[in-house]
Amino acid sequence: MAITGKADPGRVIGFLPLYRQVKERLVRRIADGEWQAGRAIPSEMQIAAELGVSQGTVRKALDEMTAERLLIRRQGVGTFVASHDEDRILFQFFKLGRDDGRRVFPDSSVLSVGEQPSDATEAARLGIRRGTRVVRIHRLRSLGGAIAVSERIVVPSARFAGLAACDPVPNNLYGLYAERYGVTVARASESLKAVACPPDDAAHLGLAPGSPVLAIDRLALDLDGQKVEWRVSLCRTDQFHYTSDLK
Amino acid sequence: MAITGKADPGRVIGFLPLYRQVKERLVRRIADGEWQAGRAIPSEMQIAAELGVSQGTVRKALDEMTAERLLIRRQGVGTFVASHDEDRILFQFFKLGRDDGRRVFPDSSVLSVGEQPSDATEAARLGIRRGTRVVRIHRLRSLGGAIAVSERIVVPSARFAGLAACDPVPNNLYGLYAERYGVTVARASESLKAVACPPDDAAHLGLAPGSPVLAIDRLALDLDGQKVEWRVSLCRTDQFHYTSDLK
DNA sequence: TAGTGGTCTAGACCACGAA
DNA sequence: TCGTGGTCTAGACCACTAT
Repeated sequence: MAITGKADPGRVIGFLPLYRQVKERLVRRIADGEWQAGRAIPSEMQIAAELGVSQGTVRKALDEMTAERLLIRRQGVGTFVASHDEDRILFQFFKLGRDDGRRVFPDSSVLSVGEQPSDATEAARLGIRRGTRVVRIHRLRSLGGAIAVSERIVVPSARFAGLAACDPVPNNLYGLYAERYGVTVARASESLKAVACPPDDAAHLGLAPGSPVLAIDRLALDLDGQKVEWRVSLCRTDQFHYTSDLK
Repeated sequence: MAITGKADPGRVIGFLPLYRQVKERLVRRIADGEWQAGRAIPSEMQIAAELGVSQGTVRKALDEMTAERLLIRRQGVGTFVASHDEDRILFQFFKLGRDDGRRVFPDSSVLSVGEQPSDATEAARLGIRRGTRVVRIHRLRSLGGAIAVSERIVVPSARFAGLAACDPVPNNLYGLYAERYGVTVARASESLKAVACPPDDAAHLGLAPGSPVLAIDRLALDLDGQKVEWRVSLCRTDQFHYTSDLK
């Protein structure tokens, strides 16, 4: 047993409850690719025996990881590492929907892909040095056949070798990041503004230049909180809307 | 003891785990005003003894209620009913912030308050019959001195008797709903669009008519999921932005 | 039927805050 | 010092799924 069992009274600084120590170890197994997306992890009893803690302690760690959508539990079957399948993307990472309420997965058509040195803005957003190479993707996304979004994506080349040469670039990028590069997008932070649509995007979206569009600026983070991807999406909101639940 | 102890095997339909039954009872005590906002509730042991269940079962109910922000736990002190103080509003219900990152509580200046029969749109959004009387409030909100939002609020008069005569209308409306009317806003659903600003709102916001503004359409629900309030906020986003965390 | 996660209990000890 | 919530354990039984 490598984890200190009961909290030793001498340690005051850096104390972590046992179940948090267990959780950190298990998260690391996902981050390191030891446990892969979509696969079952060992049973609670097996993990408890391996780490020398009680089942209840393992359960509390798994409960938190489930709440953070890192795991999916299926009664009678087992516990699985969450994958970026379309359902998860749709409910966790794609907030734009049709006004008629139908939720559909967006289609994509790629306009350009390339690898270049990062400019100052990209470097600042991604926390890298200016000039560090990045992959840039520009694509249109449609909902139910109607073009809705003009989207520009930037990722550091270092973590995504060969992405620029990928043909075709898949629709579900987060799934690709996980499967091909072992990078798990765990959460993202979005900043929204209403802006006047620039002429070239307006042409792609079928709008008059200057029309109001919703600009979504998103920074995606991995399991360690490292910045993985920056994307800016310009969205038509005449037939679509962005949903945000406050709770 | 009124709660059925162990799950009786005969019941298949409508089965609820014991801790969920406990939770429903405790939520009801808040909804009924038996436990008031900001006040301490009995200790876990007291609740467990009263309901004839173990402390662990009560704890699981309280854990869920804490996760839903209905309760606030303070180690060594007790468990308290969450109140709509400025901190909670700021983090849970107010997503607009300054671009410089400073988070401040918005000021309000009321333009008009009145009670009238509801129109078709209001009735549909609030789930009431058209013509049922509602209170309408129109106010401007500013962040750090700069006017940022033109906001129109509609609530059914039935649940908020005398609200239209309230002078002044307080800045923190959800706090008023709770204290004066016993109505707890538990969660809200927002729908966002970028729109061209109408002339009268543009004048209030200091914008040219037709400028892009963020339109936030919010429906607020109480503890029972009943529709409490509908509000539409038109927001300048030249110096401000709406934050949405996906996780 | 076997194995998984889900629920419930009981009791121990710890950390924290107030008096 | 006392009472609170926080952590950890151990064991029992239930519900669900696959075989």
